[in-house]
Amino acid sequence: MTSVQSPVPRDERRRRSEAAILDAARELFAEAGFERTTIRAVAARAGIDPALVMQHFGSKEALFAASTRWSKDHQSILTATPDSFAAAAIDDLLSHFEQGEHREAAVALLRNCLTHPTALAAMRDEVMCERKAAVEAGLSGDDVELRAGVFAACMVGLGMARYLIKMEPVASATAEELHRVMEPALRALVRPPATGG
Amino acid sequence: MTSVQSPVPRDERRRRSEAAILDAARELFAEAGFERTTIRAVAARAGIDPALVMQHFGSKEALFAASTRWSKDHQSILTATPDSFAAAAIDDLLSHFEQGEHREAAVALLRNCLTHPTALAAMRDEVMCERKAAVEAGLSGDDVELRAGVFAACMVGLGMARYLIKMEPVASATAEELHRVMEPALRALVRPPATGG
DNA sequence: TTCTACGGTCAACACGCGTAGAGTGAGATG
DNA sequence: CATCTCACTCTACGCGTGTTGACCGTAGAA
Repeated sequence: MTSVQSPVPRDERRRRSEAAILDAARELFAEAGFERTTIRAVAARAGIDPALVMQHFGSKEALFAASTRWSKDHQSILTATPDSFAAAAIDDLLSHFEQGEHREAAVALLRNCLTHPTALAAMRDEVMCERKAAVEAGLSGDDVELRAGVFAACMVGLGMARYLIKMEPVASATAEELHRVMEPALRALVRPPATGG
Repeated sequence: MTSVQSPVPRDERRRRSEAAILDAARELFAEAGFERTTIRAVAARAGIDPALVMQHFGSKEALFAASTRWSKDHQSILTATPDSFAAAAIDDLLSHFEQGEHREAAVALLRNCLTHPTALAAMRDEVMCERKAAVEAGLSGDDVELRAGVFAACMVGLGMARYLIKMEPVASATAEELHRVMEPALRALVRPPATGG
């Protein structure tokens, strides 16, 4: 009947706090954006004191940098053949946004990439340019780099329309429907333009 | 030699002030986003006092609403045939962003549409859905609404990549190059999917 | 000329923010 | 047990913000 003596060691407590802060920060940065998210709100959601956030991450900027991340796993695109680029890219996008682990961090990056300098640089250099390069490597014909760039731009547009702007019916479409509709368009970018008759 | 008596009537002065404020606000909202733009900075760029901004627009939110606008002129899409949708949509996008008048207002809306509630609603309801409807009206076959939605999403993705994220070579491509590369992809969305062999 | 209306400025308020430093109490260590 | 360590909290500072109301000088009306 006695309340159990706390069996939680110190470093375990610290790890849990950090995880709680990161979870709260990711959610808020993803929902409201960087500027509208306050350290106090993050702390409140994590159930701890605002000063503890500073102690863990040093600054709001550093917390933001630690909260936003786009998984670097785009093997599925790199190993795809030109014929399967389209499907692989769509799956790559969906996998980032429809599983719990990476979801909030990816939404947070996407949400802020137009207004936050760090997020913008990450989006351009670490997400889009990498995807562009992965696609580019498998293309042939004219305008290879531009076609790969437009390819990446369309994917980003799809992600924004679906997960942030939530424009219907793009937001509620199933993965299958998206593949059915989007793949032909992406294939037109992958396929070398017919130069001859 | 006497300094010329001010020939500027009062209402003309007022109109000039308002125009100067709007110009400054559009530039700053477009460059830095809503939260990072201060009334003081707008006033400084317009060469007037911060309080005058309030007197003219009442609040920062109202100034923002008056500064961001996406021209409603999408006649070129409405009057296009399914065959010319793609070209018309690209021209529609380029015309918004490459002429002085609408440019800043459109960039301001696009820049903030992921982080500002009003801008998000405007983007979804007044820009994307209208374009989607315009395209949708000319489509046939299955998934009409979704295809039109994805069409709009790709256009927005192109705009963001080109004018905000500035990913190369999309950002520096000529209009001609964009047409050459992008049109086939959009055509694949417009063309009814081949259901039979 | 005299009075009024109004475009424009000045100084300041109240608030919320990121951040810092001292303090506290429970777990680790001997 | 005594002592130290450290995760955590409390309180507060300084600053920049949106916003306000009193004030000023001049263009227009009488």
